[in-house]
This record gives sequence, structure tokens and C-alpha cells, in this order.
Amino acid sequence: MRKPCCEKKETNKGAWSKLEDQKLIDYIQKHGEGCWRYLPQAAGLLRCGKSCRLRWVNYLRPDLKRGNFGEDEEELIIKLHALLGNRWSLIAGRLPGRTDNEVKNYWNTHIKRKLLQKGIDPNNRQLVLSSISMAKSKMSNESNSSTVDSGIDDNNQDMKFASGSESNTMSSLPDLNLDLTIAPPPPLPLME
DNA sequence: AAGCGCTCCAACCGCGTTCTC
DNA sequence: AGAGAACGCGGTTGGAGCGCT
Repeated sequence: MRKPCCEKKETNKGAWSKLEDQKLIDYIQKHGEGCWRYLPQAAGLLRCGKSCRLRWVNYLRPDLKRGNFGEDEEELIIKLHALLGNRWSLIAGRLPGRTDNEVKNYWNTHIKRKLLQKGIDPNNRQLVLSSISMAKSKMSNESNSSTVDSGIDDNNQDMKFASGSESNTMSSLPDLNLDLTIAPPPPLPLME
């Protein structure tokens, strides 16, 4: 049988030091990802494999795009969340250079609040009670347009997401035209 | 300047799935 | 086939940083 993932004792927790980061980067550059079980010992780290994986995937990977999310990215997250729910890894997979943790954090701190401010329940994109009447008049004005890509602004677009009832949320979604076929991951940048 | 509350995000935790023996 | 470890994911938490009073 395999041994436990990591010895609970003798492992560091909390924030990573620069030295630990460098050790992890050096090791992965030499040996590549994988085998997280043995990586900490081999790399000279007092961390459990799980922690190393998380640090690498969410922070140290060279292909990560740090910094603020663009409007297009935000829009895509909202669309994908409407389609996939809280499948953050799937959503992140559609956003090059973004991690599931990053997307999840961004959703919880920015987008969720934005939608709530617009009177939209971020969980199912339904209107909350207080803004139903306002939205209804908006919707009636726009009932003839059926696609997202018709030059409408962000607010109106969000209202369209909110138009679904619990029973037909998916059918009321605009045609997202998202290619969700599984593609092989892009090759890792060549390492020295 | 100090205290407080809020925001943001890195990291941890727990659980389900996959893999290995 | 079944037990148990490894992996991957989503939810949650802790604390640093910031603004306000």
C-alpha cells in the first residue's frame, strides 16, 4: 500500500518563503511536474505534496497571467458560470493563464457583488425581488433581440442572463457559442 | 496615531474520484 | 475486487493591506 500523502509532523504551513518558492521552481524546471508525493523530499522542502502542487499551479507556473482581469475575461467568466456553475477548473481552462483559484476568488470578490448590485442572483442569474419590475420593463423593450453579440452594453447583457426562471434557466440563456470541446493542454514552456 | 471594519487573495481543509497494490 | 493512497477540485479561512473615523 502507498504511504500517506505527507507526514503531518515536520511540514511547514502558511505563507511560502522566497527560498521555498525557488526550491520548488528549480526542482520542477529540472524534473517537471508530477509525483507530488515525493517532490517535497526530493526538492528539500518541508511541505506536503498537496501544498507544493497548489503553490505551483496557482502561483509559480511560468505561464500564469498575473494581474487584473480584463472586461472580456470577466464577461467570459459570467457566461461560463451561467453554463457550468461552480466548475472553476473548467472555467479557468477557458481562460489562458488563469487558475481555478484565481477565477473563484475573482468571482466571489468582484463579479458576485457586481451582479448583486444589479439585482441579479449570482447563483442562478435570476433577478432578486426588488429589481424585478425595473428589469421587466427593460426586458420588454429588448424582447426582440436574441443574441448577446448584437452591440448591447454590459448591463443589458446581464439582465438577459437574469431572465431565466428556475425551470428554464438554460433554455433562456443567450446563444453563447462556446466551443467547450476538451482540448489537450497547451505545451508547457520549455524549461532550461 | 490608533482602532476598527472591510476587501482581497494565498493557502488550507475536506471530500469525491482515480489510481495502485 | 477491494482497500487505501494520491490527486484534483470546490469551499472556506486567515491575515495582510487599505481606507475611514
